[in-house]
Amino acid sequence: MSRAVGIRQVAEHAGVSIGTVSNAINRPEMVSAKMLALVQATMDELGFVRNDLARQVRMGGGTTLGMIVLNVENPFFAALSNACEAAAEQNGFSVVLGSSSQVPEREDRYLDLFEGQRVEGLLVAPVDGVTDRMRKLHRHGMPFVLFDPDAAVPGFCTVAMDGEAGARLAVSHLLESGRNRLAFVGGPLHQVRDRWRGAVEEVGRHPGSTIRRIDTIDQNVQDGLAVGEAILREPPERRPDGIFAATDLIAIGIMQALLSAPGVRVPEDVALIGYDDISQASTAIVPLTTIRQPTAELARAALSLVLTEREEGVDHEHQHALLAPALVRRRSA
Amino acid sequence: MSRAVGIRQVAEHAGVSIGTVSNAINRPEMVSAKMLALVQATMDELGFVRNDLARQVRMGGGTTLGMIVLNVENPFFAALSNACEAAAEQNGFSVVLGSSSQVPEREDRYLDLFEGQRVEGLLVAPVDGVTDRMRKLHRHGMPFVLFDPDAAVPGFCTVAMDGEAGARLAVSHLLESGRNRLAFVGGPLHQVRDRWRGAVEEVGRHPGSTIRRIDTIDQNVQDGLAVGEAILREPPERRPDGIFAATDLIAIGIMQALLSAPGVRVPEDVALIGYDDISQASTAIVPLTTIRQPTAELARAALSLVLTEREEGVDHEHQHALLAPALVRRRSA
DNA sequence: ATACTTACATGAAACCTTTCAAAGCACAAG
DNA sequence: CTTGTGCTTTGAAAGGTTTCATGTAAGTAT
Repeated sequence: MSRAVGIRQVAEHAGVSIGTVSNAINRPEMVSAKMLALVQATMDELGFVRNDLARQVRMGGGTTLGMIVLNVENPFFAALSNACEAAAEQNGFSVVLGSSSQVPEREDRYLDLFEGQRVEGLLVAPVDGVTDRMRKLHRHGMPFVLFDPDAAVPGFCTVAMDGEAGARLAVSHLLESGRNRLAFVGGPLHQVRDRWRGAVEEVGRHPGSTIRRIDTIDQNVQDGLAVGEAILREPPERRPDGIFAATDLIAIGIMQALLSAPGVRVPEDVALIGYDDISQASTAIVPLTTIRQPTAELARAALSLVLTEREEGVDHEHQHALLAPALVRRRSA
Repeated sequence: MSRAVGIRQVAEHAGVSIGTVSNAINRPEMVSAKMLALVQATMDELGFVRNDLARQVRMGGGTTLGMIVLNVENPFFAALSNACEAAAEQNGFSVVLGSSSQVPEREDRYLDLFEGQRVEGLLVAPVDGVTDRMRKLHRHGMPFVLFDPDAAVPGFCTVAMDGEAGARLAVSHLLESGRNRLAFVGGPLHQVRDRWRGAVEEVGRHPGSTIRRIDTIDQNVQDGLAVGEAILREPPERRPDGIFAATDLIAIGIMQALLSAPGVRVPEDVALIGYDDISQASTAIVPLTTIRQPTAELARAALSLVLTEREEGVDHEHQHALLAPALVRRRSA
């Protein structure tokens, strides 16, 4: 059972001191050529790999960031986490990923895990806003960046798309194409409030047009399906003629429901516009017009903020990065 | 700067010994009621959280598993990693996720990271088969489970769908619906060899039917698009009348390309069948007939194997779990 | 009052590193 | 032969935890 080959085993086997082995690893220039060779030979003879945990305990401060997303299975977050991983790699950090699945308890579990693990910072898309747990963590010095569409979170750095601007783009596109009975569908409200706000604002600029909100509990295809079916049950003259969905997945669900009814056409009868530009959007039954979120830029901004906060510590001035969205015109609106 | 509050600070502040604090945390029954209360009060006054790294250094053996998938953005792997995380949670473990993006160097990087981190075991979908790096790691005692469709990997536990059976299901479905000029599209070959084998085998059972293979370099919508366009460039009488794609994403790409050409219908002119049953499959332009991979069962099997290997150690007899796939009939075939 | 349990608290060792002051050594200069 | 100098190597401490053999005090039996 040769398990547990540590720096000590290497030292013994090579007949040198522990300190020398450590130096050979971390400051090769401080060690004579033949020692270095000897130690290195011994190391890979024994198959030594440094125990990064112990190292971190000693040195304090590692190289790992924690990230909590709402749902890995949501393509937007898959893309975002991937982008963060790439951005972190460029800065010499790693990202470990957790998926809260929109469950506050799972979110808490990951916060605990990451805190115990002493990660260097946290990137989180909060299920339901900033919790006391997070505030405490942050106050105790944990660098923290929120992916929160609501930039007003006080005391935290946030990174987000400018959801209001995105919503305005979407809604004005609908209005300009002659729609005037709009519906906004999305939820939970907290996560989409800015989109809703922007939509309302834009509608306000166009007298004679109306918008109503239809809430969903999550943001996937199933929720959209349910909403679509509900809309179909309304008398045709009451149905919206333009729908802005807070998420592409929701939009796709709505589309599927609508198209399953005979005689309902998209976009002729109902124009539909989504949000995120996930890859599915372009391959939907009717290619989906949507608002693009530039995940790579989001990721870069988030990493830059979290690392800055790590450097500058408590006296850090919190920033709110708001990235500009873009309208992607396809067929559905 | 109250940073770094450890068990020692708690002990001092409460006026007890370090050992007592540790006992209060880990064996509360060995500590008198009032001590326990005192210590706990002190702990959350100071905001103490145990340093799991140090704990692991001392105790040896943590509670974290590493997982490397080919691409988080691929919905199948998103679902699989999610399922693994859930399964791990039930066994009191956590999973940290890495995405190799099919790049061997990134795969290696994660292997190194996880080894240094002393994870308790590894779940990996290998980019290009078992590498020396993996073999060495495994030989040094790292529990290892491969998500590899090729069950013949010697010396390793593997978990996979029975790709041959899945392919037979798919192909026989195509043949029974009257198609006989089939094409298999997928790649890299290593990752889909079993599907290809099963397809060939089934075709062999039906005299008069043929199948050819079209290789792709990756497994996403783009690859499918390219193949679809290539097929459209062939004269109609040479085109396949049934296509079995190694992946839903590829199938969706092909579908999109085919349907963009006027007069080509799915499934009337070309029947199309995918593999994985990702959520996108049901929301495609023509809902996609596909082979379902039961990710939850895959995950459970993988976890059970990796934990078993962890318990039983070197003398462990390696198992190959092969799960049965199912045909999901929708509209495309 | 003495001896013997019980129940709890303690301090030190251990885990695997890194770091740092001190020691060793060879060799040139005085 | 001593002293100084520069370069390597060493041993021990430290980092935050767990564990274990002792120590202590109170409680019980005689």
